[in-house]
Amino acid sequence: MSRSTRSGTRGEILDAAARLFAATGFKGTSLQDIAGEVGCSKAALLYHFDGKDAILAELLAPAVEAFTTLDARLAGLGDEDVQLAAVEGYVDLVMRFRREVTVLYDDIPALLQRPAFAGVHGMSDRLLDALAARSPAPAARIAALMVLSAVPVICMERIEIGVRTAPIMIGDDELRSILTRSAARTLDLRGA
Amino acid sequence: MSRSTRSGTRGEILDAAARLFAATGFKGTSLQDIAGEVGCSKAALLYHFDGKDAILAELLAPAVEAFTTLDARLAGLGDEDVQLAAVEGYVDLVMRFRREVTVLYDDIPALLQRPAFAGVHGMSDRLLDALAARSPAPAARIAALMVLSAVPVICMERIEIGVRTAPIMIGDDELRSILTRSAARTLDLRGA
DNA sequence: TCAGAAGCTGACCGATCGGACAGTTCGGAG
DNA sequence: CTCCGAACTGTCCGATCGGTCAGCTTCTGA
Repeated sequence: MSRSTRSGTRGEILDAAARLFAATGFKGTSLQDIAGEVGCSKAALLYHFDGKDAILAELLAPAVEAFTTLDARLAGLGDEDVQLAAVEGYVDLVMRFRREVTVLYDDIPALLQRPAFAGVHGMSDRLLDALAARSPAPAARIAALMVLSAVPVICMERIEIGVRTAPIMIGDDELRSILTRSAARTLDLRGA
Repeated sequence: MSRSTRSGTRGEILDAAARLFAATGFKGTSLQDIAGEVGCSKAALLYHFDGKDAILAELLAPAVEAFTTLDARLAGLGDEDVQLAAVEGYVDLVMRFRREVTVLYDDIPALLQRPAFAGVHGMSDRLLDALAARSPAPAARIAALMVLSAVPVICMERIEIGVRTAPIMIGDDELRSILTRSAARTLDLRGA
């Protein structure tokens, strides 16, 4: 379960796939690429996994699980507390699963259609609602959407936006703090 | 040059391509798809255009030109005025070229490598700089990156984020106003 | 009337992809 | 020693893609 150097060929496949998916995207990585990185045949991948999708599902499973946990926690909060908790929980989630988020961002619509991510749509909807403090006002929902879309981009391991700016070299704690405060400003959230 | 119903087969191809690229992405749209929509053969597309890339380049050319204009205007402003002008100019740019932005978002890294978009990287870098009020502080740059990445998502014709929320039904003027104010809050920009 | 250009078609090509499958290697249990 | 199953390979398949090409129609101007 450690981030790098899993044991056995199966583990090596997962490691290589995680690296390549994050670097060149899910669609942009072929089974041949992974096999080449591992040093085995493409058929070996399909011996250990039911297919390319199965590799992806196993890689993203921990992130989906953590998202589910956050979803459950937010569900138990009242409208007053839910917004701040959503901001902090979301920033934390994305930062903890940077690599997974990077992979997911490659092609969200197609990826989320897979059965392994059946519940993600609903959870995303509820998270958006929480970020908007469960307000139906357009201004609140747009600000929530902005936060929802901006946070992953900042944390991604690969720059998807057109900018080629030098990576911002700061520690995770400072990044988390800046992200949380910026998101709170976007949402016009008091007391953050 | 009108958004819909260009004249002639060549115009129909551009219209169909614009619709399909926005709906299913550049990579997700095959020449066969476009030909089917137009009602001609795939070879006819390649008679009118040098290739799939050429269709894309022609579709995005007006947006690139408008971006170039914005870039030039921002270059003439001092550090005090540039941030607000960047916010308003960027929001305006993205809203005016929603469809083009939607297409571009499909695969920014690969798309921007094409010669037709040679200058976009530099312009994006300078826009980011302007949004950060040309400050090197990490907090300013992160907030600028958040704005840069969030605004297009809100305006896109196709929802790329996981949420399946009902589209926010408001007029363009209100959307522009909300976007500008939200972005200003994110950037901690006074007097917007 | 006729040559030639414009517009377009169907057939085809090579590359790449995910995946299927039969066969091979090899270590350990009986 | 035998055998069996896990691990793995090389090869092939069908589908899809962007793109090429020879040739067919249709319109036009000298």
